[in-house]
Amino acid sequence: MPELPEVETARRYVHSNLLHSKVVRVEVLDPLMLERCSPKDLQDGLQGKENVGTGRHGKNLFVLFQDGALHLHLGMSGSISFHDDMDHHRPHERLRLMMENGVMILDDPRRFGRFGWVRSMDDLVASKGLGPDALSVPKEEFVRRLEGRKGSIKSTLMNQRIIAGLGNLYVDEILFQESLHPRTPLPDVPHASICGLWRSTRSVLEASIEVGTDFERLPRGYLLRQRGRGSPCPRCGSRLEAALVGGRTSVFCPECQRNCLEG
DNA sequence: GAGTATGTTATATG
DNA sequence: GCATATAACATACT
Repeated sequence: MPELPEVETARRYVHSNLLHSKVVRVEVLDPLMLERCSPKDLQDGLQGKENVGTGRHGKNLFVLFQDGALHLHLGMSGSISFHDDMDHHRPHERLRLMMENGVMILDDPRRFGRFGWVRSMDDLVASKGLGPDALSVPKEEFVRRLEGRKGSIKSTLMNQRIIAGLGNLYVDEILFQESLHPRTPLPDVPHASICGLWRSTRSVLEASIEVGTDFERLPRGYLLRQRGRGSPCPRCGSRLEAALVGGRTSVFCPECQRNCLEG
């Protein structure tokens, strides 16, 4: 469930359910997913504390308290749900926050997700060396952080230390919107296209958040509605192709995104 | 069994 | 430091 729009959707969901509610009890069901903290650290930070808000940076979600925050990363398959019935359970629950008004569950079949107690959002962002959040980064900074790079546009946009929040699916969408082949080296991307990438990054992320990350409800012309090799390109009808770029499967239109010199 | 999967990190190589 | 490739992590599904 987890690139920036999914995490932002989860944040809003957590915010509406947890705000001003107190933590009654914490159950760490999978200590392997704890990051740089013991179950006791987490319990001490959370027990009896009132939630004062939520935050997000890239794909990282934060549930805020007076003197620290619960940091959550959903990995590849993490999801969060809230239930009025404290006895509700999920098939792969890894963390349970028993609140006054119900229970928040982190469910994650693949266990690539992580959670822990941090002093602040800034601490976590600094310790991971994350770049600016993809949704709030100003155009000038976005451009500045890309220029001078030599790698492929796809690998660069997926690098969380350069820009935080974009993953495999949304980068494919953004590159499709800008008609750029995922393998295009940064030096071959015109300045105007870099500015276009910033605009598309915003519009794609915002569009997905707006439809609650339900790809079928995205506007026409979005690759994510039918992302699969062989599907028709929403713009020209050609069969979409897949290629490995930066170790990840990339879906693109061979007609609309043919600007890469090496093909 | 093989191949794939929305992510991150360590390691090796140039 | 930069860039690339690979494996590893742990699990589900086709």
